[in-house]
Amino acid sequence: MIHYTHPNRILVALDCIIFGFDGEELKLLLIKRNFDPERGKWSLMGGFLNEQEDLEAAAQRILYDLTGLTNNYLEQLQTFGAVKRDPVERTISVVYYALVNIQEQDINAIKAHNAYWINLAEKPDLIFDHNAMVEQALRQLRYKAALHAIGFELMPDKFTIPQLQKVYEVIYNTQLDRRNFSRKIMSTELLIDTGEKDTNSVTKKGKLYKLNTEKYQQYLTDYVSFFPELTLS
Amino acid sequence: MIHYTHPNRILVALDCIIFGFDGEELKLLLIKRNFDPERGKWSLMGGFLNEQEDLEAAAQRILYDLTGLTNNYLEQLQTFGAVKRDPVERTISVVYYALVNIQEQDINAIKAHNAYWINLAEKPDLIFDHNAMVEQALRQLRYKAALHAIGFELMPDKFTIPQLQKVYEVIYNTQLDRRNFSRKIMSTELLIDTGEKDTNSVTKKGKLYKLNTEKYQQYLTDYVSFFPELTLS
DNA sequence: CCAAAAGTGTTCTTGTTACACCCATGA
DNA sequence: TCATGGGTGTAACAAGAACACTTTTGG
Repeated sequence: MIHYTHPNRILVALDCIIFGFDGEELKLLLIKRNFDPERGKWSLMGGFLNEQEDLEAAAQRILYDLTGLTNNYLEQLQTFGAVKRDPVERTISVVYYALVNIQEQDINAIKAHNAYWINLAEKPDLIFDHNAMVEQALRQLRYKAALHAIGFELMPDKFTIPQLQKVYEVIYNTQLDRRNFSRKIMSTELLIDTGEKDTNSVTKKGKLYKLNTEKYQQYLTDYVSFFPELTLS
Repeated sequence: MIHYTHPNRILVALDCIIFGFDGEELKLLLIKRNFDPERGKWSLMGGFLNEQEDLEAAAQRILYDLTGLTNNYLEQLQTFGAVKRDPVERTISVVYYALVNIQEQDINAIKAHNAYWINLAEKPDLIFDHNAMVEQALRQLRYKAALHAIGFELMPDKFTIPQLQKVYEVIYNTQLDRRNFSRKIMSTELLIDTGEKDTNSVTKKGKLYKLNTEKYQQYLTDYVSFFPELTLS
């Protein structure tokens, strides 16, 4: 096999920022490390890129190993490559962020990795440059969610409009007007009425909707100013 | 020195998509390769990441080597990591895109690298996955320019409003209303009247403005819906 | 004095915001 | 029957789009 003469082959890691929503708070899936380095500290889920593995596939593998989930929203964020970012050895890290439906995760896989869902507001200090990674992922999530309909990725299969509203309120740390929100969402024709009602609610049971996946595909590629009322940081 | 036990160290390259504007067209700075592999074909400017070099610094080095420019708008786009993307050896490539002021480049440095400014509309076929890189960079440029005031990065130090309008028209491949454009730009208070006039113009000479760099810093971080009239792909 | 490009003002339309009332549910 | 949260409508307002006229310049 032919090789480039350039000598510097470098360790390539991947780290995943995994966002979830439990109906109340925006959460991060974090690892309480029971392995070296930095045993006992908190970190993102990560791994190394294998020789015969596409980058995207590696991110998917890491996400699957931890959550048992495939078919999530998974997007490359940025590559972090400061020389000293990993004190063990020079390593660059390609960072992905994922939006997952907490309901569908594999509890055992998560336990096996010593991982926990932590409220974003209560995020502990993370190792290396993982804090900066999370910060940037949140910025990107806010960016994306303002232009595309990705809030749905955090919802269960069937959900009410108030639940969806809560997602957006948590992402932007703000309050939205119930009536305007509802009208805007309905005007997109992204929701299909399932005819069912939310049985968990204590008071009036809201209508359960499901996503119009066909329309949704358009909205993912099309640019849509989803919430002009929101200001991005 | 301690090392991770993971065996797979990989070659890390960087590629730069360099956008410029000559007053008429959006252009790309491309290399007609007089070296292997793929000698004689067109490619982006690239290089390898050195052992003791931050990723961002490497991108800046590569841009400087080619254009003699520092202090440009330079942003990481995405990392491309398909196993077979480089036929010589498994290499992942961290891609940056830059917006440069064509007037200020170092002609000799560009000649030495056998590089040429090519109209985006006339882009030749590029090697490896460089076509996909350019495609994505253009998408990102459109994205960014709709939300932030980065059109200025492509302008010379002094410019007229119609010239600036042309930049946006070229980026989005569309026509804008002169009157609405002007009003919108002026309302941002991003421009300072230099008192001078454009002497190059054949007919009525437009006012030359310069950028209010202080205001501009705010607009770079703040979210501003710059051109709702434009639709992003 | 005419063609070509630059500069400015006004109306119309659309989308966003703010706000009020009614309905369903369980305690 | 009352407190809580869900569903729908309407009026006021701001922002964007469409459009017309005047000015400067060189030939």
